[in-house]
Amino acid sequence: MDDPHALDLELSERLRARGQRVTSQRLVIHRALRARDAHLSAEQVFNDTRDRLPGMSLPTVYATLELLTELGLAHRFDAGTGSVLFDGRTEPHHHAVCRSCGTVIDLDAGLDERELRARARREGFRTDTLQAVLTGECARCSTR
Amino acid sequence: MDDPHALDLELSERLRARGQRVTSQRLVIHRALRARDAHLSAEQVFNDTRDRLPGMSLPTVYATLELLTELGLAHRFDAGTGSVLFDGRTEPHHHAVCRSCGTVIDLDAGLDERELRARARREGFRTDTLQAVLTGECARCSTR
DNA sequence: ATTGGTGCAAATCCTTTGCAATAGC
DNA sequence: GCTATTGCAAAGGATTTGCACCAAT
Repeated sequence: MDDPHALDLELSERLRARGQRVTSQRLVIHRALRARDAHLSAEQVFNDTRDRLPGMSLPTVYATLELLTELGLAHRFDAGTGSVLFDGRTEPHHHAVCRSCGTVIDLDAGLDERELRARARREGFRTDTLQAVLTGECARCSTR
Repeated sequence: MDDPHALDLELSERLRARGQRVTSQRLVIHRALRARDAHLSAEQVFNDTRDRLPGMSLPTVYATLELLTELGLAHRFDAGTGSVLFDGRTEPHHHAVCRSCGTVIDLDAGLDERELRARARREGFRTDTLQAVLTGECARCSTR
């Protein structure tokens, strides 16, 4: 899954399946996000991609990140650092966030408190609050 | 803990312990948040309190909510609805969020996926993503 | 040839900051 | 009286929107 070519194909197929266009902006942003394990803000994606694609714009970055999130190829997630972060890892996992500097690390573990804290500790984290958020659709909205 | 008088006392004691002042703004905002089980944005707290305390200002609401969070009398939490929410429930618990309308419900359960989903379902939620965020301080920041 | 996507500029929304006036200690 | 806290106005920063142009189908 680290091969850029395979990433491009995956995105292209999903776009065509929805009747949407394959553009160079979408391919480049998709690569920037998924080719390396990072948690990037829209601004960071913008900076990472404007070299490869001069004229890239921030609104396009936002639109594309939203699209990738819809397609399940990225996850949006708020670390309390002011801007929303996007994560290109598609396997389910959790996060630890440093309150002071905003550093985010991945926690590859199930939803087990002891294990999650142990993994964070192994990375040098002193943790306190643990918050789980379950996202979905409420009764009222799924009826409409 | 629903008695306003007891809430006032609790806040006053904690403020004095830190050498900070007990102001009417702080008392009113604290009540607005903790007297009822709700997940309120700064703006909502502002609207709820300006009746009781004319001249209340949004910057004061923000400052006070931050203070209450530091004191452990409130929890800040992002539901992806655009503005940060504050929760006056001090017992640890988790949340379910509706992607469409932003409704937030409390999940009074430990960190057990099956149980969390079951509780959300009981409230009419169809859930998908489950994300745990562990907050703390990274190695670098705790040394400085 | 169509029309979905893009880039630019400007608007919007949430939150924070600067500073003089006020109120708690 | 001293100084933290407040209210107001204005700034700041992230994200979205409107619209004319461009490029993928």
